[in-house]
Amino acid sequence: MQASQEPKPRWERRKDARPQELLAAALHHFVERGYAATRLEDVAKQAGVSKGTLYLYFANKEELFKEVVRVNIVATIGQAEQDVAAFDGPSGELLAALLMKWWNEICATSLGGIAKLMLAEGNNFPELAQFYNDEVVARGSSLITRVLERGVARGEFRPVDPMVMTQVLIAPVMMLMMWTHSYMPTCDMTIAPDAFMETFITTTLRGLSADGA
Amino acid sequence: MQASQEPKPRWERRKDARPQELLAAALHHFVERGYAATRLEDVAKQAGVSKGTLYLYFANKEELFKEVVRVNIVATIGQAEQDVAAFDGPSGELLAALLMKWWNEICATSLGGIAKLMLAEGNNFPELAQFYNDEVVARGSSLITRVLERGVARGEFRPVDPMVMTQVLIAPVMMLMMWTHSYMPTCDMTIAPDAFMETFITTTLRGLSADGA
Amino acid sequence: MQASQEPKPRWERRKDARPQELLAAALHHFVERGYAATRLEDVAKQAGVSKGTLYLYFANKEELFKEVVRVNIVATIGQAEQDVAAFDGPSGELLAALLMKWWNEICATSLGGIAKLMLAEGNNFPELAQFYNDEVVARGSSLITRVLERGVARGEFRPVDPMVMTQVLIAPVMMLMMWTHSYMPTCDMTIAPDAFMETFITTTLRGLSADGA
Amino acid sequence: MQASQEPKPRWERRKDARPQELLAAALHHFVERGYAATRLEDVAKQAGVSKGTLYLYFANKEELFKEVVRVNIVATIGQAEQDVAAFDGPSGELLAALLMKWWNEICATSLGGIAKLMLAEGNNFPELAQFYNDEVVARGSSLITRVLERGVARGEFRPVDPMVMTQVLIAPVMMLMMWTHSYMPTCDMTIAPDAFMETFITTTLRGLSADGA
DNA sequence: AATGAATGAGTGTTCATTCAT
DNA sequence: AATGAATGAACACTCATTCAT
Repeated sequence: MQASQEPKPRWERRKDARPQELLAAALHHFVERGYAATRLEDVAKQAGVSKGTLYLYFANKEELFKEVVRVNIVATIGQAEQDVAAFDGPSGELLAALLMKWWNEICATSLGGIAKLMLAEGNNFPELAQFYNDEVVARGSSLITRVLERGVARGEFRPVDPMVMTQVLIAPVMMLMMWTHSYMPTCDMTIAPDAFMETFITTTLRGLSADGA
Repeated sequence: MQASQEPKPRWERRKDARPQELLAAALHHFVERGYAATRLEDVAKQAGVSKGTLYLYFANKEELFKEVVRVNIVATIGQAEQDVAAFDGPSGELLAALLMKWWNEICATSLGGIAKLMLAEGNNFPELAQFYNDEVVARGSSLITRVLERGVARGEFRPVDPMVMTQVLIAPVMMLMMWTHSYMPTCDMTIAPDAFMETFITTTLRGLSADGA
Repeated sequence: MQASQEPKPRWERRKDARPQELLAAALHHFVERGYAATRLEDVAKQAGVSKGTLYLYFANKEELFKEVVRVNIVATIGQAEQDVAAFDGPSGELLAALLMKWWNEICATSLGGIAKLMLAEGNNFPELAQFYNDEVVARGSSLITRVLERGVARGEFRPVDPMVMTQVLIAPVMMLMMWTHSYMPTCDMTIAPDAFMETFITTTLRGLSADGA
Repeated sequence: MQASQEPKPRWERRKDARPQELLAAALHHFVERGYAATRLEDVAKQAGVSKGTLYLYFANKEELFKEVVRVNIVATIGQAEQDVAAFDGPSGELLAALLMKWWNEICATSLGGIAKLMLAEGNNFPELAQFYNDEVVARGSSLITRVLERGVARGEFRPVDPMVMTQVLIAPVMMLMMWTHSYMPTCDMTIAPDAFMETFITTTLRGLSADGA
């Protein structure tokens, strides 16, 4: 990782880059090994620093994890919330964009591993589960729900129960993500996520449309 | 939990019951907390024996887990294989029965937690993952695949790619199981598994049928 | 400590003796080094066991310390309480016996180091301080106070304020203990504790006696 | 805290004040938490500088502590030595003044916490103990001893053993200090230090005086 | 002179596994 | 067959000290 002709100092001063590097390393290990099994020493090592350094930036493992979530996922949700608020076109387009954004920016990237991890280990770390639920699940769900309500209100969508429909929309994407991010039991299973998403969204929008087309 | 077919004298029961009690306790904890976080001491305690006794029956944690899988899941698959081999009626009926059995006997019971666990922690325990893949995933998948091939061969099903169709059949059930067995982020989500399964199977069989009915 | 001609087993089963040995070792180290500076590994090593074994008997460092206090000091106080309740003679004798017992069984032994330790580190470990205050200081003080009240009530002692007098009685013994148990600043200071105690008690009893003799 | 005698231009003050500020902060923390538990980072923060800066002025924790002792305690002793040497009046007056100075300037101030700390942690830091013994205990004791010898030589005091009497004089003051500076087990104990000192000194001088008055 | 980022040895605690009884 | 005492490697977190800037 370091090509070092010139003798290396005991450490490099890179104050500004450190947190990002640590967060990236942490994300990598959390996704790779899960929360409990991630060793902070490994995170530090991958970021090129010592264990102690990590604690200069994050109070403890839990805070490190929360920050990973905040920086990567919560930020994306916040941005999506603004996009939704600012959007002016048809609700179907908005919903499709929202789901694709979710897939592309979170589920399809290594961030999907975070969601998997919460599903898997949430029970063992209730405080983390609470945090994730409040900051990610609740906000994300309600964002979709609001879009559905908007569509119904504007007469673009059939009059569906927005809460239930939200679940129906979330489920397939979550499963696709699980397939993608897990020790793939059926390793041969060559799922094509893009095709999946495209089919899913097309079908859903047709099913939702007010004119039943 | 399992009533042995042949009745035994009361005084002999206890001895033979030990492994089962341990396996039941192990299943409970594995499902509740995950593989890594399960403490063998807790398993032993719940089975009413000492930690050391556990090692009289199982070489180590990994073997204990494998045995849990073997006794509960693999056995069910083996039985299903025989059922399939013995079955003489229409393939649609067979497929429906197979999927419902999978759901009812595995996914809907605490055994579903094992599948979730493998998805979640498989990466950290490659040997376990390998075992699970060979004994459960591969055998289970191929069983479905064979039924599909049978249906196609007998002209009951459309000519689909059996491997791909197998995935398509597995995915929804897996997801339904994930919903059921996880720290449910959206706790309010009141999914009705039976309705889900019924709809899923009906739809699928219609989609598969050769006469397009 | 172990003369071992015969090959030693990896460990010796000595269930019943273990806790005492550990408590003795713990007392030794706590007195020698203080609470914070005592390493549990050293305690275990001195007791001839591994670090993990210590945790079979005591939940953590704090509980280990509390148990040291309970077994050694609290027990002595309880016994003294019974002695006081059972005593039938003159209050002066009772008071003298009580103070000498305190000195001989606690202050003059290594247990005195515990009192020193609490004085020194109590601020840093509030929970420990609370415990020590409740179990030792409060009970010990009130025991002396009760004896004073008894003497006053029976007309044997001058009418003194029992609470204040309790402090006056405690102070010199505590200081003597501090001298004895500390890095003796004035190493040359050859204090003779027995003479000190004798003079102290004689003087105090004369000062307390109702007839002013 | 210490006003340097010679007034300095404002802009130069700051620079010279650094060490004093650090020493003041160090004193505060050492007294509050003890030697081992004092974190240099906290000391630096309270002095308004960074951890690194502390090391510009003091080689390490130990030297910092020594300097605290030197500046505050040793200096006071040196001054007392000069006072004693210069004093021309009756020895009883001198002794009383010396003890009151000790009480007022050291024991009654936060410096008393240093003495407590040495008593408590001296064993764990032998080099510090040695230093404290040489610089403080030995010099302080011998100062009192010399005054006693002076009194005896001038026929003002009874012919007492000066070394022993020194201990007798030191003990009550030390204990009073311990009461004052410790996690006070008997919190209700309302000792009045001034009354204590006054009684103690009066009594002692009467007991020392050659004419037995 | 001052900074503060970086280090790494050290400690309390947990838990799968062993083995004498 | 059963026990449960004992082990020791492993990991989160702390803090005195260093040093490039």
